[in-house]
Amino acid sequence: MDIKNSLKYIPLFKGLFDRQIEELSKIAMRYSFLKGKIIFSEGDEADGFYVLLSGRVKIFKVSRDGKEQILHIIEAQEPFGEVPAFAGKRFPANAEAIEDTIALFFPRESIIQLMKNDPSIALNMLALLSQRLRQFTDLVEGLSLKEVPQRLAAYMLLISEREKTDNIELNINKKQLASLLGTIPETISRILAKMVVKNLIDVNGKRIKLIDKRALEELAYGAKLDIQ
Amino acid sequence: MDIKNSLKYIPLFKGLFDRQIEELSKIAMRYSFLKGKIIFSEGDEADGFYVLLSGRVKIFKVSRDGKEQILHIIEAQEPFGEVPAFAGKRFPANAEAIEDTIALFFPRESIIQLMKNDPSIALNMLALLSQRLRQFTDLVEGLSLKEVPQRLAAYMLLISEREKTDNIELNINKKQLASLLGTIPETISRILAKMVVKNLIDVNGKRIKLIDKRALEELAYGAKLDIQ
DNA sequence: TATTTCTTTTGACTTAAGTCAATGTGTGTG
DNA sequence: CACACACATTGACTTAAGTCAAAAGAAATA
Repeated sequence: MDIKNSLKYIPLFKGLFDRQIEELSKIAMRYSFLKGKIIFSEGDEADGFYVLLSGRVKIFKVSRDGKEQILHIIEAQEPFGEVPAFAGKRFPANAEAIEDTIALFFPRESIIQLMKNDPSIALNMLALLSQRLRQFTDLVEGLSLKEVPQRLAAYMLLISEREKTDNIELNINKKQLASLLGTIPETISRILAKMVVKNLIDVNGKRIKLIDKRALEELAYGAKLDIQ
Repeated sequence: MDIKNSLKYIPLFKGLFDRQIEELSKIAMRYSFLKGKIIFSEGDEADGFYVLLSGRVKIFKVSRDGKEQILHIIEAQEPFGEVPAFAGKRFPANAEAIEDTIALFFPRESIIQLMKNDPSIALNMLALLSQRLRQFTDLVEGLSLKEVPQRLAAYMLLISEREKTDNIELNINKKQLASLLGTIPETISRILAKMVVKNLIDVNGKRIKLIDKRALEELAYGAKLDIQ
């Protein structure tokens, strides 16, 4: 259980001295969550935040009739649930492990104390929250100003860029993908089918080959899928 | 031109010593923007952020065909344009003065230096960014999981709470309100008319009297406007 | 391998809200 | 005061995407 070693390579803790990492490793609490486990719910009181060591976590909102909107999918090394550590005191959304997950929990007070002694972690956290704000900006833009085909094209291009390949593999199922893009699985199916017909992509189960990236970029930027 | 005195009461700078306020007042640059003036555009490089002294500023995204989504309306004392100061280096959205406006500009480097000396401003900024994340969470929820009548009800209740009166006054026009709620003015008109018919509200130009708050809350929470 | 269960796809239909156009209501300027 | 311009409302129509239901595939369990 070498917490210290895991901490060393977490971007949030970049620039800290070994001494501080040592200290952090002492206050961190290690939790395991099985796939499907709710980690926290909207409205829960929080007295700290998490850093994901392994697995994946979705942060999401639910409507009264059960529809889900994913705000963020947290990958290893990223912190999550940090909002109430700095403002308000309750989580603004829900978190669920979508894979078997291990996470560290840091109590609010310890981190703030650490920030008071060494501002580098505060600056790292500011960078992280700013990054999140930027992502939200794109999410809002997508939901409000773009249609589903445009959001889907943007998503595929994002994955393609991140994985540095035109042969992407969806690491989430269609239900989650739909929830991430603010739509429903049926709509995703229909649009992918249409994109195949138009020779923009080729689909093979969870693998999608981006054929006409030029057209996909046009689409992601705001062109219509249907003109022809 | 007493910048020092204005700085003293800005929440972001709470907890600073007079000496530091003094210093800040020296590095701040004062700008005036007439109503309608673009302050910055998405993609512009930024080397600092603003604090609004007077007037109001809208932060917004625009789609290729010109539709606008307001992300935030900045009121006096609030900072804005702070994302690129901490991550990335370009503004993720546009800012426009919607009233004659005075703002201070703080260069990135000076603020970071200040944070390194005194973490309290970093903690204030963390609180602020967290607050913004929380607001985005609600915006995304509204756009994705709620229908326009529900968003509108929530908005009216928010104003009513903020102003502590059931007799609210819209301080933005319908076009901006629509853009804030992710819809268009026509839809706002129609829904307000429907709410009047159902005796939820009473409209008188820019003044709206909330008659049936119970029903509005139900609606804001997710009930349907049309069941009857 | 069979069987159950979950996921995805397809089709027919509905609906909220957008578009476009015309009309009405204010508001500010010369 | 009148004119012009911006803002707001209303009506008729269109449309993207949601709902519901059924079938087909894939994956997990026995």
